[in-house]
Amino acid sequence: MPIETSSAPSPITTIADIGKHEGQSVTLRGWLYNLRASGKLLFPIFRDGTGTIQGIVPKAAVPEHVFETLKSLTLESSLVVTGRVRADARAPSGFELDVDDVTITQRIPDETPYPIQLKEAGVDFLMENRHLWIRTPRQSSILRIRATIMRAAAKYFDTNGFIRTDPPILTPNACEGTSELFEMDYFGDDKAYLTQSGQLYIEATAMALGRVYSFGPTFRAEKSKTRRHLTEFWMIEPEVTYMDLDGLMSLAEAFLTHIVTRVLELHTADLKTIGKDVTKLEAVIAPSPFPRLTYDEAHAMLVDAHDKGLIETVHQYGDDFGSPDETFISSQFTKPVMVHRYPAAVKAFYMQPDPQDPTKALCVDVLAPEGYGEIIGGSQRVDDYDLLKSRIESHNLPMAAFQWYLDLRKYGSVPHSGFGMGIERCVAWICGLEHVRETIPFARTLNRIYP
RNA sequence: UCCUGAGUAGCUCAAUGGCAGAGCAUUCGGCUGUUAACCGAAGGGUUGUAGGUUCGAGUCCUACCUCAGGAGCCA
Repeated sequence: MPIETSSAPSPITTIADIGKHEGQSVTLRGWLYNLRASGKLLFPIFRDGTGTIQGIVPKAAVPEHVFETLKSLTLESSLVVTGRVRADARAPSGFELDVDDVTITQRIPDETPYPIQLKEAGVDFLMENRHLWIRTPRQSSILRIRATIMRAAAKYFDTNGFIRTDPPILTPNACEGTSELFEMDYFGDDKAYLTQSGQLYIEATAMALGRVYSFGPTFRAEKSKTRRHLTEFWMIEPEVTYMDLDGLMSLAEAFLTHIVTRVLELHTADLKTIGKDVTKLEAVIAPSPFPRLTYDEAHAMLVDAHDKGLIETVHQYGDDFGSPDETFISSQFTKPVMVHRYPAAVKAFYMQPDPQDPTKALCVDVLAPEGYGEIIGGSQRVDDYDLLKSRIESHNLPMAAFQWYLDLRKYGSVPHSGFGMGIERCVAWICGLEHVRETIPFARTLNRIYP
């Protein structure tokens, strides 16, 4: 069977590149995606990971064994097919393959047909068969876009003077002291926890390198069961010295604009497969700034919306925004909206108070459009030793565990800011998905750790 | 943790307390332009589990299990 080289006279290519070979004979290596037959004419659809293409097999035009082999071939059997590329207006991709020869790599037996049909299926069944579900065009498109988003996100920082510094995944204590963490035994007496954020550590690397970011998996053991939550997800976090909240918001804006721009450049076909309206993404990168709302302004917007009967819940001033609140706020804009200066009481201990109003924190949540909610959370950090120490005390956090973190304020403290973006929520928003479980190859959720 | 909903063929779903059904998938047959192709036929069931009510339970009751998505919490 052909692996890297082939004895076949036709060059090996991919379906994505098939247009470059119009009129030529090529060899494709992949799987049988679907098969339609009309008497002495077969329409096999081939898939190779880069796309799909329909083959044409007239009984009179091919050797007997080629016709008979394909006629009874089971879906998702693997194969190597040779044929001539022909432009055809009837084909969705514009090209069809006049099949000359086929070699079966592995034929799926009739008794054990491929479990996933082309027709609709339920969530439970699909997730139970996630290792196979990812073969479908829609899931493949999502994973390709995910890869672009991750690459574009990292590249944005790489090309803007940031150094990637990876924080530990095993940590001795909670970062923010709030979230539920996955706990594990660490050589007997000690406990270790899976990280919920690398932020505290990259504050340290920022003091060493100036502009840094981290990019890796993050874990939350909270029993959240919604379309926005995973127990294991990927987060990219920049941290910058001598940057204030306004600078951080500008950074987040430029960062998101770059990511959306790259997706639009590279994935019009994938976005079409998924069914995403690209005009929604084009609106995001239109040349105007992202709206910025203070907490107070957002609160007023919610009160007004409730008065007009647009939302059911009544937002209490001083409370954090609930999911329905965020959904409403973001639905009022076509671009991501940045809500800043929340009450310090509902935010993390490490956030710098606003000098104009110390009851507010210099923090920002970026809410994605179309009701997708929070995709970025960030803040300017407390840079004063005594204030940070008193915050750790008032939040009942173990002082000993934070000695190294306090050292950052003891030895050459500087103003600094950073944010974290959840990759899966970003992918869900850009792709227009109902649930984050489709944005990662193998989602880990409250009730599922298989496959 | 709380609230709500759902479990029937491999998959998606029907079935007023009264014979367990359909489409797709699989197998067999037909069709030379099909687009989740279509047409004909066949095989395929411990109705999530355990009890209970009833002449009779997929259907009603109780408990449990599994899953879903909403709250809280968060990215």
